[in-house]
Amino acid sequence: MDDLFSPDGFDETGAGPLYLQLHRRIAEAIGSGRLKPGDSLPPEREMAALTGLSRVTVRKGVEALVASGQLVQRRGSGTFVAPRVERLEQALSLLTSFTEDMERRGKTVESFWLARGLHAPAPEEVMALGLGAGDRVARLERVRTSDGVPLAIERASLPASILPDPEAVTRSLYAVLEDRGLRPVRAVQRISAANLGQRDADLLNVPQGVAGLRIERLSYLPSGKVVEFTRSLYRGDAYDFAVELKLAPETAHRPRERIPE
Amino acid sequence: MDDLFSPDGFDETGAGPLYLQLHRRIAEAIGSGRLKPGDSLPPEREMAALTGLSRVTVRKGVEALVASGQLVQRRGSGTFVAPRVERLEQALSLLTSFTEDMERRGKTVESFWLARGLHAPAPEEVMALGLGAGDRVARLERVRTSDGVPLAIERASLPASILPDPEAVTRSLYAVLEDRGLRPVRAVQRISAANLGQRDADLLNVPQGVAGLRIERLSYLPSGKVVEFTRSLYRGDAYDFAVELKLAPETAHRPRERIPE
DNA sequence: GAGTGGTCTAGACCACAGG
DNA sequence: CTGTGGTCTAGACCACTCT
Repeated sequence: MDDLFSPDGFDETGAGPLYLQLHRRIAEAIGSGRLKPGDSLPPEREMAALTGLSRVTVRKGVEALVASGQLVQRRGSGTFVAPRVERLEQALSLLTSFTEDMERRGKTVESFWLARGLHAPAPEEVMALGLGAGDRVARLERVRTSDGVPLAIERASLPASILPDPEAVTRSLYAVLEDRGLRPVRAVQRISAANLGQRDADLLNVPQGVAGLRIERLSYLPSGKVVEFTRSLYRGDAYDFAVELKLAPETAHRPRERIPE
Repeated sequence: MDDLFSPDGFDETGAGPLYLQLHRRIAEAIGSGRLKPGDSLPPEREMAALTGLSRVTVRKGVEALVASGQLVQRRGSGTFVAPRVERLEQALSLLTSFTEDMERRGKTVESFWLARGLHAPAPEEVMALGLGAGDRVARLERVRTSDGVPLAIERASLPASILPDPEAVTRSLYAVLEDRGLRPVRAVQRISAANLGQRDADLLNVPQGVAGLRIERLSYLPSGKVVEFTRSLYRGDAYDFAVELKLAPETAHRPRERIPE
């Protein structure tokens, strides 16, 4: 059974550093189903004794698996194979809100507010929202959870003229905007990937360094006025964005808008 | 000048672990412009001596900055602030190929072939492409570079009936398909984020663990037949996908197609 | 209190880059 | 050759969990 951590087979020349060999063994055990979600690994000191490696080397071998979310470490408790996270899928071709999107799937949605209020705008907000001198900005910052699992951090900025009372937003921002007759009809998004920093990783309950989807969105009213500038971070291991593409028309292409950094 | 690595200010209670304090100092120096792209940091042993920390702790402090691409380490040479990578932007709403997309921007495009040939299909290829027993599959695997910088790994699978001679593809796959009258008109993509493994990171010339954009694409002929199943990995720090969204029609929504894992 | 992961140290050897 | 990062060790203390 425990040939997984047997000292045999380590350091055969050409197999690379010891910590990578250990990493490979564990990764393959997870991939093959030999280690199942929820299973615990031996304590680090025991893995070190079993393999004949030092504890530091064992930690380094485990490190990348924790960073990529395949293992979970709990201080005082142990190291465990991570539970499978159901991957959600969001259609990008439609302009919907997180709340609407999840409810359509029968998921519960909760938000945990990090901040909500009126502030003096940051330079990038002035740029993105086209604010004038003296204009104020409404900021909504929250963690979105679905069925209790934190899925995304959402940081929205709106001109105070659009949302004078941010405290009134309790659930869906878009529902509030709709009530005021200010629902956006068009948006431009930019999607990229980034390693999560300590703070954001903590908020999403994943280890630092895990890959996240970063999305910046600018939403527009029919008039062309900017309604919101939102920066979101989604858990990369729990979210898929789906897009349907169509053949490009052979004719012109208009320049794309840029969202300031 | 070198208060950056002065021992003062370390370990003031409440400031967290020493390696995080060092991490923070360096990150702020990069953020504020005090350390500019191309600048070198002192050798690890010197940083250790200057700060009064051990070399292991210094390495741990630097580690996350290397993983996120802000620093670059070269064995035998030193540790450097990473050059700024220009961020490219791709419009997602149109169905274009990498080659066409880059040329429209005036970038040079090169490909480095990793593999190209006919094979017996893997189970996921059978599923995605709707193959029958005995059908073979054409595989194209390459690294895409733009102006000499590796930007993406592309792994495309097509039914042999669509592309009987994969060796004939030298530049744009879509150009070859077009010549054969088999250009796809529709595609479904799924976008997610993942930490790059050692192999893929090496191919893209970034450190292991960096966040990458993972894209799976299924392309269709007008007849509905699947033309290609492509899995791509883009450098998360060098690529933006841009999407334009429109208001969802109030009416029905059709179920989205799923691409098998 | 016993056991876990989290941090930290001092010292060692190796592989590689560059003069 | 010297200096760099890459790996590895043995041992220590701390903070937390679990019982």
